[in-house]
Amino acid sequence: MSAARNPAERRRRIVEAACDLIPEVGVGGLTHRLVAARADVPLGATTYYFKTLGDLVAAALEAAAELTAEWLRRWAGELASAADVPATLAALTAAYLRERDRMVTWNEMYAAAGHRPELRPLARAWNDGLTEVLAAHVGPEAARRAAVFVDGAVLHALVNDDPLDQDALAGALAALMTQP
Amino acid sequence: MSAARNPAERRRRIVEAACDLIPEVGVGGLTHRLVAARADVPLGATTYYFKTLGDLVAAALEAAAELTAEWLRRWAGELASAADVPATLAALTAAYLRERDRMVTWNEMYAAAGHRPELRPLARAWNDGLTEVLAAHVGPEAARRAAVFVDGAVLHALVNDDPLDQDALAGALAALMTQP
Amino acid sequence: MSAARNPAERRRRIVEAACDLIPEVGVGGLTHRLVAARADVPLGATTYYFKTLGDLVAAALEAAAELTAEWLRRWAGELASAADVPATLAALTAAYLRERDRMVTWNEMYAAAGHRPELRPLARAWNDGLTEVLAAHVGPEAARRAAVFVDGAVLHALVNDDPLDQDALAGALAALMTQP
Amino acid sequence: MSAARNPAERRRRIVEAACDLIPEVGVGGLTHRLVAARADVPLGATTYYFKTLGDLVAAALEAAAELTAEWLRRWAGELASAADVPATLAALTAAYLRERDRMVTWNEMYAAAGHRPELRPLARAWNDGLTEVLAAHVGPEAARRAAVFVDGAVLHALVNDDPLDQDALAGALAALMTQP
DNA sequence: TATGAATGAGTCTTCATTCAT
DNA sequence: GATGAATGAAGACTCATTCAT
Repeated sequence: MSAARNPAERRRRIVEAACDLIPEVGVGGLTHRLVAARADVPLGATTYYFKTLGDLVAAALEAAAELTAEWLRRWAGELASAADVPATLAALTAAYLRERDRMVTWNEMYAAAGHRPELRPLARAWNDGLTEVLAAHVGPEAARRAAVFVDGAVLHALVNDDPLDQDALAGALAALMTQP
Repeated sequence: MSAARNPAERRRRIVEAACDLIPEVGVGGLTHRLVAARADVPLGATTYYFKTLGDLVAAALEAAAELTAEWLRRWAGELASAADVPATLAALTAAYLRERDRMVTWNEMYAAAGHRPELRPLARAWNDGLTEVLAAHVGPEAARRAAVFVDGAVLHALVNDDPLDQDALAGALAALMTQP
Repeated sequence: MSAARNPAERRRRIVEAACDLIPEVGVGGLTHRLVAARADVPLGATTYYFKTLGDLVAAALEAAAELTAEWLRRWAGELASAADVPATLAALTAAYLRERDRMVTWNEMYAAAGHRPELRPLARAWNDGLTEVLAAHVGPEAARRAAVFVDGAVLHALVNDDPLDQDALAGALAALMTQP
Repeated sequence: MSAARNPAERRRRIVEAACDLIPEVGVGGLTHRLVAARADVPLGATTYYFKTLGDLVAAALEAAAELTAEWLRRWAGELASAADVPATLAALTAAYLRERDRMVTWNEMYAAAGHRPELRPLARAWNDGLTEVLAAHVGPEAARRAAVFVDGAVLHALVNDDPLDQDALAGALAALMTQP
């Protein structure tokens, strides 16, 4: 299971290292050297597995999106068995707002997509996914509104020491999801 | 009024050039050389007026925040004379969602603040300012909710070809601002 | 006859690919990767069949020299049955001056020999061979003069859009081959 | 007159170093590092004065062409006062055939022009210049023939230990320049 | 035998920053 | 005060070559 002579594992480790680094240094701060050091592979390995740094960045963002997909599955599960959907979503969101690394990563994703159009589909994954999950409980418009609000709350939490608390979230989400 | 032999004007031109460049190349893409070329000043001028590149970036982001302050004053004016506050806010927001450069700049601001804590107060300017403006019309909680939603809509527009339209915005904002 | 599992054929394909590439990228532009891709063989094959890149280059230049040998045989045949040797040589040369790839390859050969003395015998093949062919018709001194002139004409054609035309060549070659 | 803080001199030294290196390592062997070391300037200086390596190479080849222009002026002088033009040209050529570095440099020039069309005008300088010089003494056709022959002799000398001797050159050049 | 993986040296290039003028 | 020159560190990327399999 070691990384040496195990291409898939090696590649995975490089991507994982890049992913880990994004919240620390940002997408723009990623360098071959930094990733290689974090992944504990030789410098040459990063260019062997990824033709360009852009490719490596894209792979890292894809991995981040994939992690988010798992995240979404958990949210879907919780909401499926929820008595009060907006309240449950508020609780889940409140927990999310305390995961600084994840929030920073997603903001980096949005910023990267702002400059590299080919990343936009990737950057849509989270919000579209959440909208879809919510649409199982409320109409598509209400679902979109709520998902958009969640992202706004993330942006707010990113630069405020006191993010919106669960009550505030619940109030807003209930308003957005209840209205026709 | 020429830039030569006019320190204040020169400095202003450099900052303006940096500001202009942010939507094009991102905060991470700013370099002394690039800014100097755009501002049409000698390379030395950029380091003469700003001790480090970080200082120049900060000045550019401050300028962006200042532009936003003007923006906010306009929104305050429009809302002061509005019959229907949520609808007017929706109209203003819909217009904002078509200003790609401005949105990209703000997202760069959030991303930068995610990595450089000293920029967080600056990054709060827009959302806090908008909250304050709205608080003149609805309670502070509703104002915050609405402002947060607007930022979520910006994020959405950044990566979607079809941003939320004015009706969708109006519906959501009305829900958020009407509920107690 | 396929290349797989047929060492000789595989080697031949590699050399041929390298030879093809010389006019395109120059001797200095040859790389294992480039040759492997062009020959459609795995990267490892190029180092398996040739200990070093220099060996591969040498093999490619040898192949180019061998192609030239065929070329020379044709010229010998044409001249053997020629009524007017200088005029026939002029016609053959004029045709050569339109074969850009071949000229570039030979110039690369000369340039390579300028830096790698071990290649000099190879680089002499063309001119010595031509001299020998011509010596069957005129004396050795005249043969050498004519061969030297032909190479000068190639160099001229390499950097001029209008190479020497057949009449000019015929005049010069007649003068060189007729004089004692 | 030191190179420090003397841009023109600095640039000159870099170009001169590059020029010196061409016969040793070939145009393809030039690197920023090599040139910087030979010129005894920091690595950064080579890229400061020449945006790309290609620019540096071009500057070096231009310098080589300029040296050749001086060379040509000398030949023009010698021929102007010559009793026997072909014999004098043969003597000058024989001397040239012993200047290995110069010959290698010119062959590199031709090879480089073979791959970089923008260098072709530069590569024509020598032969066109010589043709012009000779045209003052014989007709333009004879002048071109003779110049072409000289270049052929250079190519021959490049890969033969025994270049054409002065007598052989004189015979050939007389034949070429005497015929109408 | 054959080959994909691996890597370390080396390439061009960019750039923040310093500093002499 | 102002600026062009200067440079060393660092970055992305390429590649010959080695080697485990």
